[in-house]
Amino acid sequence: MDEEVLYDLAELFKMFGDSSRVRILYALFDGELNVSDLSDALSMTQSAVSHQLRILKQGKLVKARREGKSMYYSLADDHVRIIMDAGLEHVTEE
Amino acid sequence: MDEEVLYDLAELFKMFGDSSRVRILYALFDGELNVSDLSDALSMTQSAVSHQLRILKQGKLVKARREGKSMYYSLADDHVRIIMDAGLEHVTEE
DNA sequence: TGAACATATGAACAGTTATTCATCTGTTCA
DNA sequence: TGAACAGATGAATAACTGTTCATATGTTCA
Repeated sequence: MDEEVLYDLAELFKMFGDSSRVRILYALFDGELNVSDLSDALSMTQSAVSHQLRILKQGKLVKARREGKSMYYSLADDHVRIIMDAGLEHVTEE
Repeated sequence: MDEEVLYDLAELFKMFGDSSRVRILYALFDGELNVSDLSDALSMTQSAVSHQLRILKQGKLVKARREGKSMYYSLADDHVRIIMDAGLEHVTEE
């Protein structure tokens, strides 16, 4: 196994290794949301949400689209769901 | 979704969010290894490996068994592999 | 028992990171 | 154009984390 792949893998999991980001991603499971929707839903400041969205976007886990003044964010692809589901199964197993 | 579950999920992914731990886990894919095997294979100090193994053990991702002076570590269950495979698919996709 | 080996662990340090605050950019609409 | 709204961003701070170093614990065997 290439060392670089394992490095990238750790970088990927780092994205999911913060509860704010996990909550954001989970909130996007049902579809796209804009920044203020997310702030409200998660009781986070607009700035904190925006900072985390930038990280998630850099990591290609979410994508953004502008609609007027708002930016709507959604999950970038199915992998996000697959990875989170794999983790959820571990966490919720009894 | 229970907030606590998402918190636990982030805690789980934190385990995978460090390249030393990911390398250790991947090294254990082929079967159990003791601490010095791991140190040698990964070019890490014994102490660093041991510290990370403690974290992985607390997170129930690895289990340990003593054999004489050595401690043999192995993956705790299939979820570890499943989660890493899910991540690897994302990372190695082109 | 005591030497040698394998691993664990605590303290300290350096590097990283999430949040907050203040401010800036971008968009709409009157 | 300018006010109002939505979001982005840089700097600062506090908290967290991985590694190293030194040392302790645990095991074997002569």
